[in-house]
Amino acid sequence: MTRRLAEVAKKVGVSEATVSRVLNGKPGVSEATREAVLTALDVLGYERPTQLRGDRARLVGLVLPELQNPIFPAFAEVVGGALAQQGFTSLLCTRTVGGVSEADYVDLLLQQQVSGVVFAGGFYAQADAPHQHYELIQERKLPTVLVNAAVDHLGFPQVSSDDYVAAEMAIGHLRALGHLRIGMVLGPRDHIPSRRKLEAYLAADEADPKLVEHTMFSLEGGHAAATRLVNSGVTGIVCASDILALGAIRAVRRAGLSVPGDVSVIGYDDSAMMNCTDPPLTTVRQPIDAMGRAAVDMLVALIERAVVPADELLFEPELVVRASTARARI
Amino acid sequence: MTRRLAEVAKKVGVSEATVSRVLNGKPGVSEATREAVLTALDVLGYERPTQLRGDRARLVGLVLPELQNPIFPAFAEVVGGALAQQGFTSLLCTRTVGGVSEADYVDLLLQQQVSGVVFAGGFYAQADAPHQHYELIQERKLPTVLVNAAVDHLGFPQVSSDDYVAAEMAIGHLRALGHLRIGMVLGPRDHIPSRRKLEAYLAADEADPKLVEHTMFSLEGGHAAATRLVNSGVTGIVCASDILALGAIRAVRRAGLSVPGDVSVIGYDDSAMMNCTDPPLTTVRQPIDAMGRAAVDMLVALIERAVVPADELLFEPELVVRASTARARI
DNA sequence: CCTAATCACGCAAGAATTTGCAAGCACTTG
DNA sequence: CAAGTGCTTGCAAATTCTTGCGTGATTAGG
Repeated sequence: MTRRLAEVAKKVGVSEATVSRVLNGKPGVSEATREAVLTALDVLGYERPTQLRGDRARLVGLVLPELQNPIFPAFAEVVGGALAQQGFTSLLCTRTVGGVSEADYVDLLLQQQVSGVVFAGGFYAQADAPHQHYELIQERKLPTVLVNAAVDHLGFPQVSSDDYVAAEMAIGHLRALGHLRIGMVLGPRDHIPSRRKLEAYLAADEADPKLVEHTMFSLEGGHAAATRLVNSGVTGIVCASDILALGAIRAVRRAGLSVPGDVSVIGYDDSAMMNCTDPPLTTVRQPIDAMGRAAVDMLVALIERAVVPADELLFEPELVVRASTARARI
Repeated sequence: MTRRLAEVAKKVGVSEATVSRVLNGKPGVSEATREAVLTALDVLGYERPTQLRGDRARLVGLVLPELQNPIFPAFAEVVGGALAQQGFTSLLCTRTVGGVSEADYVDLLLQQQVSGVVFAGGFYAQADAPHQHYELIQERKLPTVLVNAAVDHLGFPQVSSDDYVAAEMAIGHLRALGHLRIGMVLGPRDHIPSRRKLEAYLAADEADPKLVEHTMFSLEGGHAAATRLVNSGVTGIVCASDILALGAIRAVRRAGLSVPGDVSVIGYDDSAMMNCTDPPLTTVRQPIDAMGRAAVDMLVALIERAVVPADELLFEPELVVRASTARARI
């Protein structure tokens, strides 16, 4: 009696196979039969199994590492808006210093019976960070989408901007301006997007591994790293975030040089207000709008049990030339 | 016979194992069975343990209007951190265009059985906005703290920065620099903090009601309002947010004038990166760190049933002089 | 009227999910 | 600290769903 398909099948007088095909919109069922099955489905109150259970449904977790870098609030707005349009409510979770960890948030979200989770800039992007909590998610089969490069042994669908191309663009721009000693300020060594950017750097002609600095994603980190680069005599600095770039600009000035007169600086993200900075920052824009939408689309598809390939959707970044880069001094 | 699992299992006709899995939200239980178990739980009068009910809470909602203005993410970090230190987890809720409203979030938070709510920049600050959802909160006696000036018929404790003093400081600074025609760009007319700033303005000697503009809190709003003021020949503009100020700077430049050469501009908030703008923005800092902590302290006190006076805790803002203000041209 | 093409459908293999058993863990009690 | 109680969990069995393939029916063409 609990054989749901069988029950419906009997009621309509068809085989389970046919009911299954109707349920999955498969071809090979006549219109008349389809109707009949659909009606019986309604009559018997059969509901397709779905992730959307109970009243706790329609909640989606959005896990971000911080809010200092304006790219994350911006991303939160895009994702929140897109989710709202699809009838979902987003719960924003941010790691805080000495506070709640990513794993804690995962517990919380599981407990709140969320329908899905979007991670951006999480531990999955760092090779040496703990990853057990992702396994927990997989175990529970909770629909999940990751934003920007993850370590590869996790089987979640991903939406990323193409770090390799982004770095190529930045380096290419500086080379076109005649820069020969180009330095790079990246995030931590185990940070996958930074690794990808590094690859692009090392593939370039002017590459010099000694001109690559790894640091925290903070203004101060950028400052410190850029100071070392300036001392090594670079004339161009490619940074892995806009915040790092602002730190780099400060470092260049602290060294008594000017941006872009003596040293050109390129950021990454194109977060808000980078056109109001001094100088307006040349940067590589992540198409966060498109990415956020794509992530939400994928997530909703997952929630509705559609099959989504667990691979990476790569978005093309865009070079935004403002005034922090200029022709190299000879 | 306190074997809850066994009893429930028997009632539903499943094994203890299955009941256990339902109770822990584990996967591998069909929706129908889950439902049945949950119902039996209710029928037998058992508390649905911790997950969907009860004290599991230690959850606090933080409701913000937007994330575009960096002051809000910054505030979220402060409050989130302070809450984490006290063992609470914060749920960040942001209104999104065409998406979830403040009232929706209140429903959600009530449903999630949060221990308390912190509102910042919400509808309570606008006289003409709907306020019914606050009544709902009061009815449920849910501990709540409001940040920055509210309409006064709501009886919640508040933590605010002193808008009157802030405006006085800004105006005083411009007067000291010799400015005689000072304009003001404020938020909507029904926005209480803006009204308080307006009061301070009207009390000043140079006050001219025709030089007060009301607008949306956006760069574009600031731009439009400031354009009108520049056309009226002001030499100083006091803005009600840093974003408005950036818009104002853009407007001054669009008019072919310079900041601070021809027109001085003062912001409000001192949000992140305002020292990286061109020119670095003179602004009045809200002590968000202290305010956030105070709000959390009050909230925690409320949650622990302490008596907290339902009045307004005023914080003194601080003038941060950078380079967007200068001596007036004679 | 026969042959071929097409389509709907069921059979049954097999994929996936659900469930109970029983071992094991955590905690309490004598 | 052993025994007991109540809950959790790994695993295999049972159940339920999906899908490739073949059958039969219906129709079109010859």
